Amino acid sequence: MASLKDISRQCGVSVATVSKALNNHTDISEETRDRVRRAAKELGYSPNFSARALKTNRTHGIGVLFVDEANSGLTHDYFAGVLDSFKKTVEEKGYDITFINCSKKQPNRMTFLEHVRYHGFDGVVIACIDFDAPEVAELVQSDIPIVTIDHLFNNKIAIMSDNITGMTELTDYCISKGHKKIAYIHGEPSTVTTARLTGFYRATDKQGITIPDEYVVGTAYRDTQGTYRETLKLLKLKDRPTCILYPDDFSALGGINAIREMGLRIPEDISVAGYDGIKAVTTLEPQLTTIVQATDLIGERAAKKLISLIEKPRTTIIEQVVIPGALQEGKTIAEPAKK
Amino acid sequence: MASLKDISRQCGVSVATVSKALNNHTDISEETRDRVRRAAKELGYSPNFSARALKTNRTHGIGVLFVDEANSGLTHDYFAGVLDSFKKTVEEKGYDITFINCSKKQPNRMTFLEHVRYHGFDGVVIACIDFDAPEVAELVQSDIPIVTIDHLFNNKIAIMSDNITGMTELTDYCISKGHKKIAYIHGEPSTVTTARLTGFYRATDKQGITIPDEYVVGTAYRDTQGTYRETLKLLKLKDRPTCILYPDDFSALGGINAIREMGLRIPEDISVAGYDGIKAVTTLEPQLTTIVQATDLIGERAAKKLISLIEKPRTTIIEQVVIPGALQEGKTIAEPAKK
DNA sequence: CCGGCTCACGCAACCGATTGCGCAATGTCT
DNA sequence: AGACATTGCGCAATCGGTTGCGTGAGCCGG
Repeated sequence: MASLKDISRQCGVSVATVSKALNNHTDISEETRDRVRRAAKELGYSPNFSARALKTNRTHGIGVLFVDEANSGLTHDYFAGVLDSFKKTVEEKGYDITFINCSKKQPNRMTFLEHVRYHGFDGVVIACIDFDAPEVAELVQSDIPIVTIDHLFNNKIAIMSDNITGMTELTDYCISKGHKKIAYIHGEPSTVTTARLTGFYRATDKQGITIPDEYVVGTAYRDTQGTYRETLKLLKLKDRPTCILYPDDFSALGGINAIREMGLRIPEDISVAGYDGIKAVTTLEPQLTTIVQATDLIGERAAKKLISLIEKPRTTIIEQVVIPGALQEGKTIAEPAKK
Repeated sequence: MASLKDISRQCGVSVATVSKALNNHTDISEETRDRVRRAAKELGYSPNFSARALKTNRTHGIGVLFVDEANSGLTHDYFAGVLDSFKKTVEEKGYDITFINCSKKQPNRMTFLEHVRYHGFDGVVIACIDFDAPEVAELVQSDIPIVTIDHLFNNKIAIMSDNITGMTELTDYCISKGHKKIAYIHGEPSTVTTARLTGFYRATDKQGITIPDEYVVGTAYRDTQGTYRETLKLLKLKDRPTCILYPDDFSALGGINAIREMGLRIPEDISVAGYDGIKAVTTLEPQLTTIVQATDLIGERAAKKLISLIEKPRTTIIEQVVIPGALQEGKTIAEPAKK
């Protein structure tokens, strides 16, 4: 691998001059610059990231933390969408992204923070379920530029999908269709779940609708088994709901299957809705009604905010950015059957 | 950030000794080792990746190339699954993965190879549609350890989902159900498509079934619009097929919708099948029959092969590893209606 | 008491690039 | 022609860590 030294030898100038020439410093004549450039091409020169990073203390690297215990962030449609958009945006600006190693199986594993310091990432984006993990806290409390997605830490930039408004809108929609007996199978406790629950009750309260406690139950995200079970329970209640909302589109499938197995039709007998806006689920019959989360925008805003925080920390506003979702009317919510 | 120098000062030993102590070299006494370790912890020492990489010429970094023009690798269930498994496996062995910057929008973008050399990745994994791109070729022809997924280059390790056998099996299955008029809407030209076409014709030839040319048409992967249109065309043929195979599970949705819009039932009137094994599509009605590709295995094998190639280049066999898929019987293929 | 051995540690070069400062060689102005 | 400004380049330190080789101290046996 050719280095600056090789070029300097070839051109008969110093290493310093070569460096400056290639980096377009102004104190190098056009002529030498050309000579240097040609030699660089000739020798197949490739700059050395590590050397540069060592000297400049900048890596143009961004660490991505997607904790994945059971269900990985990568195979999770929502996160994959966010990450994809994030990646595109930062890459346009010359940053590279590296996953922060989450594997617990390593012999001498580092904590997240150690890993970030080791690599010298310029910034970090965090999107995971388990924001309460001590390691995550350690990372967040450091002085490293951080943006979180769907969770708010003190004094950190957060990009939040507007789960409150989204859920309110979805619930309002159900109510507007005439539903009063609305059940909500929510996800495991998290910032997101809390927000959605708030949105849910905000809508029902506003309309003066009282939701019995047994209508609101929790299960895991993206777990069709869980929603299957809970749905069966709900359907067996003496006062059965007319509409069931699910933690996410995927887990709604478990519910839909349960409903159909009970010989009930969607939406004639039971209305259902998901949350996320996963294409497959909204495309196929019965075309799930859902809130589409703007993964593109979320990823892009997260990227831009983070880069801004890295490059101009003084003028970057530490704020919570809320990205609205949008109701997508499918065909799974209809007026409840009159009795 | 504390460095070796800080520790050496604190302990009254040389930098070299500190380095050796922390790296468990044998020529350091237990006692100094302990002192050094304690001081390291006390000072919050963090090793410096760049300095180490610079000196050792090893990064323990792996570059991931997922070309994403239209449809990104990340939001593609199959690739996301492979990548996720790949990531888990390499992380266990202490490697980190970084995406090779694909953005064409950068001012002074590097080619893939330049980017890899710049970062000094120990190895690269390639999984993309466009294996023919000149930049990809440049990368592949280099001396960098490379593993490709679903494409075979000369003298390179390739992990291949067994598309030939998979498609043969799927087609055999259709035939075994009594179908003779089987249409195949395949994906755009690629290694994968070629393999599946081979498998398709292998099965029909074996059974002495002749497939009219107009039954075999192409469209893009994961494009429900395309399959929707092509399906309508197929259904309007005077001699309509009784079974339609699709490029992938997702695009099958477009076909399913077209079929239903024509007032036909699945599988009573028309049988359909996809390819991939995407959970949502095989979970929800009508529970698509498909070939499940073993993304876990593919990612894991790719990771292990690549690491082996990096760490013991002499003894690593350059080979094509074929990973079988598995037929998953859903409810979209039935015996054709007798007429 | 001495030669030789082991143990524990330091020396110093090196990886490749960056950058503030100094300096010589021109050019410019009066 | 002399004072001064400008231009173009090199010097040398520095980032943090690694490692082969050398060496001094202490111990052994003879």
